[in-house]
Amino acid sequence: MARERDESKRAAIMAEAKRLFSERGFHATSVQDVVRGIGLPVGSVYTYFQNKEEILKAVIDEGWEEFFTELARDCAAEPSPLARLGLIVRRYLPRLLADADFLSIILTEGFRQGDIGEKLERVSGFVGAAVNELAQERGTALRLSPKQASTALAVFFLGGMDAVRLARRGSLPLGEGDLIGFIELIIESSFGVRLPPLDEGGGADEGGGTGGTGDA
Amino acid sequence: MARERDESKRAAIMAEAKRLFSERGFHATSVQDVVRGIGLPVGSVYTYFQNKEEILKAVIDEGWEEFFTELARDCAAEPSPLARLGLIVRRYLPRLLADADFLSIILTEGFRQGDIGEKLERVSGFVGAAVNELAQERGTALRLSPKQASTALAVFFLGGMDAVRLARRGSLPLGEGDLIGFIELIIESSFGVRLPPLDEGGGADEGGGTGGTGDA
Amino acid sequence: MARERDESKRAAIMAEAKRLFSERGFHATSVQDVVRGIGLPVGSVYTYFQNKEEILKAVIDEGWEEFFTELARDCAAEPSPLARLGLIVRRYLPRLLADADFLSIILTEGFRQGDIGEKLERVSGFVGAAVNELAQERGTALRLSPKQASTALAVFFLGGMDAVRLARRGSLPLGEGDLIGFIELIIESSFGVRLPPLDEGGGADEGGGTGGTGDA
Amino acid sequence: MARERDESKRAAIMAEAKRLFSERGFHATSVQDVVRGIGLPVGSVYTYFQNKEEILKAVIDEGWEEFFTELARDCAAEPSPLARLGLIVRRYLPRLLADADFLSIILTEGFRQGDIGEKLERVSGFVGAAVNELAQERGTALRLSPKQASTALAVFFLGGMDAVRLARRGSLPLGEGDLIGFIELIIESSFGVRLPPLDEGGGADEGGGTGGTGDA
DNA sequence: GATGAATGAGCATTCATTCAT
DNA sequence: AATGAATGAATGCTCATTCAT
Repeated sequence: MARERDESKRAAIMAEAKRLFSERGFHATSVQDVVRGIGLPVGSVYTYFQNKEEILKAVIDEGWEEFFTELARDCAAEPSPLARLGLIVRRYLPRLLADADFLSIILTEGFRQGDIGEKLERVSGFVGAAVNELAQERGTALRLSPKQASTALAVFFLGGMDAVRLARRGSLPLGEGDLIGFIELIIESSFGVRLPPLDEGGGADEGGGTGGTGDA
Repeated sequence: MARERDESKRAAIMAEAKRLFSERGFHATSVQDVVRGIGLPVGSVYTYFQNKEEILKAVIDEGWEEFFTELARDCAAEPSPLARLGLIVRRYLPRLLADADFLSIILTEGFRQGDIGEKLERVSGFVGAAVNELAQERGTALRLSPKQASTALAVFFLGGMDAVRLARRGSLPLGEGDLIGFIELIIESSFGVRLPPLDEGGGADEGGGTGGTGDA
Repeated sequence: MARERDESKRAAIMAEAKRLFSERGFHATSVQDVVRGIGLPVGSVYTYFQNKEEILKAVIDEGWEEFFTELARDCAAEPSPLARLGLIVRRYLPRLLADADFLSIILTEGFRQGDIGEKLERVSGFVGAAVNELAQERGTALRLSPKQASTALAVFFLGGMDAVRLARRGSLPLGEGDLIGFIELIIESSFGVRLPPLDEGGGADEGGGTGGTGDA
Repeated sequence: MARERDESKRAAIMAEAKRLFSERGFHATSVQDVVRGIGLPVGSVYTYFQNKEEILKAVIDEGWEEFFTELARDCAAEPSPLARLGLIVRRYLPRLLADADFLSIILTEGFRQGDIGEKLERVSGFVGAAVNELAQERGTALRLSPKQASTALAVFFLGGMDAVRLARRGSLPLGEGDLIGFIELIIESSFGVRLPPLDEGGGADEGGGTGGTGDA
C-alpha cells in the first residue's frame, strides 16, 4: 500500500559504493559521496542499509555468494578432478580477477571483516579436493603436508588476486594473463598434466548476465 | 635527509604514526592521535612534515631505503647464490612480514606514492640473479622466464603478506614459520638444494623481534 | 473525543508514548520508537494525532480528565471532610506519584500546554474545602490563608513527586510509603485527627498497581 | 607560547547554555544554538568541554559548588542554630530561588545526573543539624523520626524550588515571597520561635559579585 | 484509509591545518 | 622555533513528517 522498497535503489547504492570503496577506500568515501553521483538523498541509504559498514558487508557478501554458488555448482557437476581444476583456474579465477572493484574491496576492506578466512577456506575445499583426487589418480606422491597445502593455496590465491589488483592499478608491470599462466604452470609441472581447454557454453546456462561477480 | 633540528622528534612522530597506521589504518588515525602518545604538541608535526600524508610517505620511503640498502649490501657481500637466497628468505622476508600490517595499509588506502612496483622490481633483480646463478651452478634448466620470475616473486610476497595478516587475526590456521617453511620448500625442491642456515642467530626462525622496515 | 475509527490504536499509541516519554523523555523518544513496540506503521500516528506534540498533549489532558473526574465524583459522594482528605491522600496522591516520571517530563521539557497551574488549582479547591470544613468541624483555627494553602499544596505535591523520583533512582533513601506517611502525619498532627482507612483495599498503601493518570 | 585558553569563552558558553537549557531543555538545545548567540564557532565548544553533556554537568556542578561553599562557610561561622536557620531560609533560599535558570536546570536535567540526591543531602546536613540543635535548645520534643525528618527536608526543599520555578514560568499563581513565608511559618510554628532578621552585610564580605548562583 | 519509503535539514562530534602568541 | 587554541567544513546518522501507492 505504501511505496514499495525499490531494489534498484539498493543496487545503485551498492554499485556506487563498490566503485568508490575500491577507488579510494572505505574510510575515504563518505556516505554523501556514495549518494551524490546517483542523485539519491542521504536518508535513502538508511532505508536500505543499517549503516555505512553494512553497505560494505553487502557488497562483499553478495558478490562472493554469487561467485561461490556458481563455482560450487559447476564443480559438483564435473567428476574429473583435472577438468575441475581447469574450470577453477580458467573460468572462475579470471571471473574473479575481472571484477577489479570487487577484488580490490575484498582484499583491502575485507580484512576488516572477520570472514575473508572463511571465504578462502570454502574455495580451498574445492581446490584441495580436486588436487587430492588428481594426485591419487595419477599416483603422484603429494609432498605437501595438509598444513603446507593450505598454506600454498592461501598464498597462491591471495597473492594472485593481490598481484592482479596492483597490476591493474599500474603499480605492478604484470598482466592478468601472466598470472593465470603462472598458476597453470605450477599445477601442470607439479602433477605432470596438462589442464584441458574449457568447452565454453558448458557451465554458463545460468541466468541473465555477462557473468563476473557483479558489474565488472 | 634531516629537515630541521631535533631529529629525534621527527623519528618519534614517524614511529608512532607507523604503529597507529598499522593498527587502525591511515584515515582512522588522526594527527592528534599520533602526537598524543609521545607528548608532542600538534603543531610540531607541521615543523617536520608538510601534512599528514607526508608522514606516511616518509615512513614508507625511509623504511624501504634502509631495508633495501641492507639487503643490497648483504647480497653484494655474499658470493654464493644459495647463501644469498637463504639470506633473502630467512632474514629479509621475515622482516617484511613483521611489517605486514603496515605494508598492507600502503596497498590498501589507495595511495599512489607507495610505488611498490618499482620497489618489488628492485628486489626482483637480486632474487632473479641469485636464482639464475644457482640454476647455472647446479646445471638445472630454469623453467621460468624473467616475467614469470617477477610474477612468482609478486605472488609469493603479496600472498605471504596477506596470509600472515589473516593468520595473525586468527582467520587462517597458519604461523609465520609455516609460510617461511613453505617458501624454503619451494626453492629447495625446485633446485634440489638445501638452504644453508644463517650465520648469526638473529632474525631467522620467527621474524617478530628487532626487525621492521623502518623504526629508524 | 473519539477522532476517527479504531480507538484501540489511538489508545495503544498513547500508552506506549507515555511509557517511553516517562522512561527517556519526550525528545529522546522518536515517533518510530513509539510505533515500533506496538507493531503499528508510522503513518498511522498521523491518522490519530496531528504531530508528536499532540500525542503528549492528549496523554496529559485525557489522563488528567479521567483522574480529576474520579476525584471529583468521589469527593462529591463523601460528606465527611476527614474521609475526603483520606481519600485524596491515600487514593489519589499515590496515583499521581505512580506517574511521577511522566509528570516530571511535563514539568521538564519546557511545554506550556501542561497548564498544571490550572490543574493544581482545581484540586486545590477540593483540598481547601475539605481542610476548611474540617477546621470548622473540629473548632481548630485555620492558620493558613487561601494563598498559603495553595502554596502548601504545590509544595507538597511537587516536592513529593520529586522526592519519589529521586527515591526511585536510589538517590534518596526513601520509599513512597514514607512520603504518604509524612503527609498523613502533617495533616493528622495539624488537626489532631486520625485519617480513616479507605473503604476498599485498592490503591491505599503503595500506589504501584493499577492506577496511573491515564492508561485509558 | 600558543594562544591561551580563554576562560571568558568557557564562561560565555556556560552562560548561554544555562539560559537555553533552562528555556527549552537540554535535548531541545543544540550545540549550534549555544554557540550561535555568542558568535563562537562550533569547534570552540570542544576546546572547553568534552561534549554537550559536560556543559550541563559544569553548569550544575560549578553553580552548586559556589552556592554551597558560601552556605557552608556562613553556617560554620554562626553558632546559634536559630540564626543559622534564618540565614538559610532568608539568605540562601532566596539566592537559590533568584537564579531561575540554575533552578530550572538542576530540577530538570539535574535528575539525569546521579548527583542531585547527594547535593540535597549536603544541604540537609546543615539544615538538619540546625533543627536538631534548636530542638534540643528549646526542649521541644521533635516528633519526626530521622527518616521522616529527611523526607520533610526533601519535600520542602524540592517542592519549594519546583513551585517557584513553575511560578516564574507563569504556570503557578505564586510568588517567591509566598514560598519563603510559608517555610518560615512552618519552622516558626513547629518550634514556637521567630526567625531573626538578617543583619545584611554580615556574610557578604566575599568576592566580586552580586551573589546568586551565577547570573540571576 | 492505511502504509512505510522517502526526504533533507539537523544533530553531536571530529579533524587537518593555521596562526597568534 | 614552538605551541596548542582556533576554525568550520565535513562526518555518519536520525527523524518528524509527507505522500505515492
